[in-house]
Amino acid sequence: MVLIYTPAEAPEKRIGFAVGKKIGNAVIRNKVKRRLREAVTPLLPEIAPGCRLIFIARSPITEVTFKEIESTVRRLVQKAGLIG
RNA sequence: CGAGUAAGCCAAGUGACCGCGCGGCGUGAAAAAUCGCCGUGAGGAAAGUCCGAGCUCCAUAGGACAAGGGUGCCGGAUAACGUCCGGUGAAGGCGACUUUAAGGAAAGUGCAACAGAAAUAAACCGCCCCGCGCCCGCGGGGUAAGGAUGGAAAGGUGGGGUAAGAGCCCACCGGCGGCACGGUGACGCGCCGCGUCCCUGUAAACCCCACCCGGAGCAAGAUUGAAAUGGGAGCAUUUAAUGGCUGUCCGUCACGCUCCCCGUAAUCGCUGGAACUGUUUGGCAACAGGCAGUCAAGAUAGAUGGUCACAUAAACAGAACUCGGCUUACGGCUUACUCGAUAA
RNA sequence: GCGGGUAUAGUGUAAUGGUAACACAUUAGCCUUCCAAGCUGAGAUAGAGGGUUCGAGUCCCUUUACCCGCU
Repeated sequence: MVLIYTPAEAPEKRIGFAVGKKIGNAVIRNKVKRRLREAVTPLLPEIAPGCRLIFIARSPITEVTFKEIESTVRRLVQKAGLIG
């Protein structure tokens, strides 16, 4: 997974998910998006306002459990320095 | 038990916590937001976009034809269809059963490589007769049974007949024509006649015949329409100010106001319909009619998920204007039937 | 949403329904002391499946992948 991070001027939190056609068919893409949303939502109160994030999914995400997705998302956000 | 054939059904459910879309009610002075409660929330193919319709806009007096495209045995069903149902013929399978683009080759044109003597026309090897000749063989004639080539060689099998043969003659089968009967019809069945029964195949080659088709598509289309920029028209002009063209002067353009165009976007279209469920009547069936009941997603980057428990949840796959089909992908289950093996 | 096209040797392209051709590349041999050049050969079941036909790369249907156009 890849995280693209841009600081925003206004105190807002905008998060987007990019799941390309290489990941799979429509059912699999929808599922990946749903799981990513579910993984990011608990982190929302911890993230400092004023940021724009884009999560880009790569193909191994289809064979991975939800817990791994959750830990990867948390690691990426920590690496970006948004939460302590 | 194995191998098949046909028809049909399901596409998970329940509970706990946390979340999502839409609708209703409450909260809120009102709108929006928030919060709470209740209801509801993807498919058999939602897919491919191969056909047919509704709906909307454009064109069109009405009709006919051409071009282009499509369909093509018969009868029925349907809003319509290239779909479905029931039949006929043909083909395949031991069988249950299945498949079928199945009009016209005597309207015309084209094509049929190679092989073969010859491909729409006839005699290479043969067989037979006659003449010459010592047998081999040569010349003339008859013939198309056999061989050889080919996907296809002027019906097939058997018998008679003959110098050898040949529908030359006969029987059966096939073919063509006519009549009668049955059937709505495709067609079936029977009888009679025809041996001039000469005319290959290909129309999924052009084509002919019959029938059908105006075009575009919900990003259709309708309503509303902020700011800025751009374009157009009109008005106003102070010898005002500001900016550009040259630092200054003159000149000129823009900047002002009103209207129009363009249009970021929002709302509608958007789900009550050739609808679904049950039952009954008619029909072999497709289907149609009656009665009763139900309202059952409507998003706009696109909603169904996460963690658990129930031994375990598996295939293909995610609505985007809506229906009727077709095609393709795919898991499981049930019923009936056929064939084979084994046992009684 | 609507419509069109392409797929042939490793690569780029041809061919009227009748033996799949050309160039470069690959490879084997010849030539040369060796290399290059040159000469002579070899390698394809036509994206996949089915049908029409005596015969299909070509005609028809289904399907897969890619490309393009309109809105």
